[in-house]
Amino acid sequence: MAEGSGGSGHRGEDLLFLTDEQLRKGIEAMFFAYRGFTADPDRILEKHGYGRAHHRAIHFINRSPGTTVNNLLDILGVTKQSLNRVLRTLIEDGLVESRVGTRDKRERNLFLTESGRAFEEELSRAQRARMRAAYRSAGPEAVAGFRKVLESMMDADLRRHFNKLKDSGP
Amino acid sequence: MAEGSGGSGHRGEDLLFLTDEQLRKGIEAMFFAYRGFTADPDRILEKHGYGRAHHRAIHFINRSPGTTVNNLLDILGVTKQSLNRVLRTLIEDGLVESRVGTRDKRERNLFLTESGRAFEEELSRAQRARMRAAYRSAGPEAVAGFRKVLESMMDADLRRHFNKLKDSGP
DNA sequence: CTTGGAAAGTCAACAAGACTGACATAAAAT
DNA sequence: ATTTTATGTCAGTCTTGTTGACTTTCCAAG
Repeated sequence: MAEGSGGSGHRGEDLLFLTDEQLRKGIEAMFFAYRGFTADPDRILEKHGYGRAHHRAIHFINRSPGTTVNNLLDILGVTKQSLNRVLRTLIEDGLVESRVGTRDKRERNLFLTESGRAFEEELSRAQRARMRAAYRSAGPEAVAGFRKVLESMMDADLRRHFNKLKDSGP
Repeated sequence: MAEGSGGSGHRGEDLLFLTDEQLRKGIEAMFFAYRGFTADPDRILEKHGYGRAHHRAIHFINRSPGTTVNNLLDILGVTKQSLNRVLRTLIEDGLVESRVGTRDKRERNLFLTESGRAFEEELSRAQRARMRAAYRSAGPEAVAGFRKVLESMMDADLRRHFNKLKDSGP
């Protein structure tokens, strides 16, 4: 099913997966899948007058409540001016709260407000629904492989951030 | 390795893969991996004064030589004004050739020139190298799962385009 | 305690790349 | 002859990114 040649099982001929054709198809799969991945949140964001940048900020603040601006800059990989514009509107609109740091008062700790959490949940629900459908139709073993390849594709510093988030749940 | 719990094999407890936590991690994996996915071409493009939009056009023209503007619009999901701006610079710079259609003279058939193909190869080589490394370290079975999940994640119309490209070899 | 530098925020200007809307041309279809 | 389709173009807007310059706050080292 996965590939055109040969049978379905086995693991023998490793190199068949590394032809330029195979790699190009993987590249295109990433491109088209990412479009699907962002489609649902994009629609919701537009209704509220926000963009993807707002979604990203909301997502990672929700994941790491109390995170600092600097940490967020690292994760998102944008300039502070760019992030600040997004953050300012979210704070003005009452979705994000910025508290002066307790240990270091230069830092700002970021939290979602009640309505921020509600909005995050709305966005996340849509995105999770698509992810769940994809996971379900592909099956658990495919999911493990999916995660494995994605992780290998990350830059080292991004993988660090990813792994820090990974097991941060209570 | 793939998940925190239990062993590596088996396929028993399907529903464990569908917790919100698992889904959120999949979402973050997509986000971080996509950044890695585009990082190398982005660097090359910048040196030449181009952007991702140029890469996308070049990629799909290379994949389907002689494709029409309308088909490209469908695949890329942008407006003709947006695509036209990109296409115009590529034609001016001699990377893309636009020939009047033979059957239907309203259409334009798009091709990469010699230098267009060279540039495509440079971009593709970098992106394939990362893909190859990821595939290699994840293993063939993971690759099959990766592709399966990505395909399920696409919108139906994008999947149609994806599959049309899939087996378009000469 | 003073000072150096880090963290954060702000202002201004700019560019890429998306969008809408309006309009032009050529050619196919009716 | 008229309409529709495919393409191209002009003008203006929006989001999201960029640089560069500057300020305020405040920890920490001299």
